[in-house]
Amino acid sequence: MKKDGAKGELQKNKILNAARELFATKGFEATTTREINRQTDSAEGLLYYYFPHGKREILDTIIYEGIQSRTNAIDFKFHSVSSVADIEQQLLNAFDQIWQIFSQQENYYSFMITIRERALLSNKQAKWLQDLIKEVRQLLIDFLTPATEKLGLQQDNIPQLVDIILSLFQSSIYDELLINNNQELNNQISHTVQSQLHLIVTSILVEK
Amino acid sequence: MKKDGAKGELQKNKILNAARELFATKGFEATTTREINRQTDSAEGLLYYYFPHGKREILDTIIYEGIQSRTNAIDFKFHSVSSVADIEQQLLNAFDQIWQIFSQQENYYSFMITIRERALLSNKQAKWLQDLIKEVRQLLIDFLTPATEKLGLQQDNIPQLVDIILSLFQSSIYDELLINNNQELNNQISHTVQSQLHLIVTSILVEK
DNA sequence: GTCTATAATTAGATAGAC
DNA sequence: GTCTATCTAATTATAGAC
Repeated sequence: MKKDGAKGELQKNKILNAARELFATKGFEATTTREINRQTDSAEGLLYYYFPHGKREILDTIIYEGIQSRTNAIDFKFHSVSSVADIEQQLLNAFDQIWQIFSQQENYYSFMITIRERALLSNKQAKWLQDLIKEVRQLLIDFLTPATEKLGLQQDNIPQLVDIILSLFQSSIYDELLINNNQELNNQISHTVQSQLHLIVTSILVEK
Repeated sequence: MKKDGAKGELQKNKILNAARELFATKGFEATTTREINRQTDSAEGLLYYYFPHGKREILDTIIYEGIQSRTNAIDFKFHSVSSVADIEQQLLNAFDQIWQIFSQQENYYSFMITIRERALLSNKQAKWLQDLIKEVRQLLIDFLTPATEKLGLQQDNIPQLVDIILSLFQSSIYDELLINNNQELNNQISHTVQSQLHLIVTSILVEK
């Protein structure tokens, strides 16, 4: 009868947490199992008790749990649209939620690992990553589509508008995390995206 | 009198080319010097004749040459603006140039390495990366600024518009290279960016 | 400039006591 | 479930012949 004892789960998480930080900051290959053991104050053999397949199994677990965590955190709670200003506000809230997700250290780490070790991912793992982005995209499309008539926009243009908005979101985060290597998301950037979104929404959407 | 003999340069480039491909596809740490030697059909010791400081020196050279190459390739040749349609066309040409740069395998490899091994970069190397993006941004600002009056746009809004346009460019490339892990840039994506740019430019800019 | 051979170190992983 | 001790293989790097 396999039951996750509290003690075992604790140690397993200690290993995962240490590995997540090390993989994110130094990279998967550059991190040694010895370093993980040192950081968890545990002996050489113990790691293989919890992860019989070694380092790669730890990576896989981090990738999986990271996607799970980020997916579960997405919960936009859109309500039906009234005005252009209302649309803008709801899109801002959505961006804020994404921003909050990446501001959490565990999510930040697992995202960085997923991108950085992208070449190591199995097809299945890569699909998780792509599906998460697709899901966000679809949620935004479903949110905007009912309002098409009011907004002087062709139904066909909605995906296009959504892609533009997503580009703003993505670029701001990628720039900050991948190019500037900042672990802490800067509020200034969030404001920049807000004003970009304002310009886009008020220019493209026209209340009728 | 140190003079780069043709033979020496050849071998040095063979090493750099092999390492560039391996670092980009497997990662820096995961690539062994043995593998580089095998791929260049040369013996164990030779690598250290050309790169006395070993693997890290090879990485630094690739990073440096990559930034140089991508920087030199940026040459937008904007001419002064007449109409909104003209602006759109010139921006499209700029995007096309960026697209072409990333379509070249060497540039693609060095870019992937630079992003993937971002955490290993020195401050100086990181600054090169940031400055390249800033330079592109500034070129676009300088291109659009003279046309401000004609376009019903505040001078202050130009950087904002440029950032939006750059987000479209960046996202399309990052998505393709980092998320989807495609080595070949897909023309479909280029068309998507074109139509996004069209929507943005025609919505935000108004001829007077 | 290029080679062979090898030193020195460190990596991931395992065996087996407690 | 956690520990110590250690194996095996691979890694970077060097010495020195040609």
